[in-house]
Amino acid sequence: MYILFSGSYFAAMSLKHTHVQHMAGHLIRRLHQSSTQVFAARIKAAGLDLTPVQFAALDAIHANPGADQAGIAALIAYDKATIGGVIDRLEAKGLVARTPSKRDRRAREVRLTEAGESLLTQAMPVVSKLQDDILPGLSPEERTQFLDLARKALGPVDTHHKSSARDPFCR
Amino acid sequence: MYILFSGSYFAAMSLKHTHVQHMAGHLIRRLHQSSTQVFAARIKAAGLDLTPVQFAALDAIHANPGADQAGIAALIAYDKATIGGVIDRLEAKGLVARTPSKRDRRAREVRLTEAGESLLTQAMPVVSKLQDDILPGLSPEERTQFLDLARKALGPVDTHHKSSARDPFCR
DNA sequence: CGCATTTAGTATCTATACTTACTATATTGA
DNA sequence: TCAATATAGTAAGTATAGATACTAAATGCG
Repeated sequence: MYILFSGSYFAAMSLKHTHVQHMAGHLIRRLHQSSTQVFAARIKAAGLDLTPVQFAALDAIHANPGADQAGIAALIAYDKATIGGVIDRLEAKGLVARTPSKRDRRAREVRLTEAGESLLTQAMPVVSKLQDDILPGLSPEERTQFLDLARKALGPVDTHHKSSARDPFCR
Repeated sequence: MYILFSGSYFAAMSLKHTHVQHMAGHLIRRLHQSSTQVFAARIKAAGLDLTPVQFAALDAIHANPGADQAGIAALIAYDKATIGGVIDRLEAKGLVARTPSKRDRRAREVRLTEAGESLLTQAMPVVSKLQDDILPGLSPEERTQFLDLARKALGPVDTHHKSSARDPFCR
């Protein structure tokens, strides 16, 4: 990436450190940046065209065919305004189909098309494989530790998974 | 947040968990999301108007007055296209000033205005204080552990950014 | 039943974030 | 020296990401 290989005069003259560089928010932003770049590179290398967010949406829709957009958004923690655009693009690519819900005339039920299922099947092993490359500076033990802490920091929605029968959204 | 307390039919019917929810990239995305939301809320509560990215840029420019945009970008790991827009907005708010460099006629040197220095002074304690609220589910020990792992994953917090393949600064 | 509230989804606006392409300038190396 | 290359910055295009406001439809409550 450009930003990583900058050779500007000031960079070469070694810029002074800032306060933000020690801060949690900044570290997390950089991790996110790195993670999306690894994803983009690996997906492209596999000959696929999919963003991290689109992949997450496909995965969620695959697991819950016929769910409405709000349900998918809640599952993967997207804003409802954002999910609309994401699904618009997936629909434009022919990966998902939306049908009006009979149960709720406001809602649109979302399902993967054949092409969507196929792409998800292709992408899943690629994405599973790249997870370890997202934190390349860490040993496997440290990586596990980091991810456990991340899950704990995020709260119960992500700490219990498909094995659990509990409803994470019950109020 | 909206997305966390959605009460849609499908959410109430307990959506099935997905593969992405276990994945490093997804966890990191959610941490980033949470972190920016905490920042926005606290800054707004303090009566200030500044995004996390704008704050980081102000801090970097404050520490390196007269640096060019590429230098600032390298320091806080922004894309050069992104930093242009960020500094455009800071300039529009009257927080920074750009002057053509005499050393390099391509470059534009960036400095904080009085208003920029003043705003940074006001914002710094607010931002320092909110760092602990970014990872509310963790104990102080766990938070320290998490941040140490994050720093390790990213490589040295330095102007010399992590670059596993090549070293652009050794010339 | 009727009305207030909530919810599903879209539209619009602002702000990252990165890619490709382009101009202008600087640097390098044969 | 001069041609190849690299860099500074901008521009245009795409894709998140969230705030706000709006329509339409569903729900809750008296």
